[in-house]
Amino acid sequence: MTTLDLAFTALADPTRRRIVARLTRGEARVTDLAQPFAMSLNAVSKHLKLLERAGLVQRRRVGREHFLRLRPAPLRAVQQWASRYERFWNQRLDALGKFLSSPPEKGVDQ
Amino acid sequence: MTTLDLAFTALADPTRRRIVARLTRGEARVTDLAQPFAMSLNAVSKHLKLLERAGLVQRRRVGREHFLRLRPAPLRAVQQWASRYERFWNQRLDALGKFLSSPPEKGVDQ
DNA sequence: CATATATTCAACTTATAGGTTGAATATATG
DNA sequence: CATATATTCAACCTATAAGTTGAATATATG
Repeated sequence: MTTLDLAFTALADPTRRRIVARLTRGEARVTDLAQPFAMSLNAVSKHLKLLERAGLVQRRRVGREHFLRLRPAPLRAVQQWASRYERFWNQRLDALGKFLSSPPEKGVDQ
Repeated sequence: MTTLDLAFTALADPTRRRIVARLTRGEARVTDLAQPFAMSLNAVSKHLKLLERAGLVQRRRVGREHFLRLRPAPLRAVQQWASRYERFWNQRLDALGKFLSSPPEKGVDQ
């Protein structure tokens, strides 16, 4: 799986997006991250594994505690991938002709 | 499932991202979209259903042919969601203090 | 040392993604 | 009308996500 596959997969779940949002306030432990959710600690632990696999969080062990912090690179990759399509949501209907006559895309994605 | 859930889920698969890329060149039929892939037409038909469910493509039936075209709104939603984290990939290490002293996020995601 | 805390591991369930093959449906065309 | 084409539907398989519960592991603490 590519970086984008893993990042999109990880971000497809609202719990994981909330965890990402939470980590903008700084490092947190597994228990801290689990606290707002009505699910088991184990479930959150699994979510963290998917975020880790995608490179969205990094883990730092201190004794028995695991501190997670945000790693923004995959978020940037996602944002940049989506930005390619910016002209499609910016274009007016009267700009359609210009779009249709533009040269075809090459090597998009992968 | 929310718009973002559906969009991230749809974009997590490389086949579907290639289909999205292909549709920047304009409308295409199911058979046209399937042509580059080493999988059955049925498999591509299923991928299109997920893209449709996410609002990423729209279908227009003309006789027996189904023409698909790109609907960029969910891509914009994804780009805007990821853009919230822009300061995290822009920030230098020496700006860490500023980040830590900034007010906490409110109502992020959903 | 005994116990509490933080976290993961293992096993299990259910739902869904991603693919297949074969049949059905709808529309063109000779 | 008979046949070819475009697409979906249905049934099936396998892998994995998303959750659970219970046990194991590692580290603190009285």
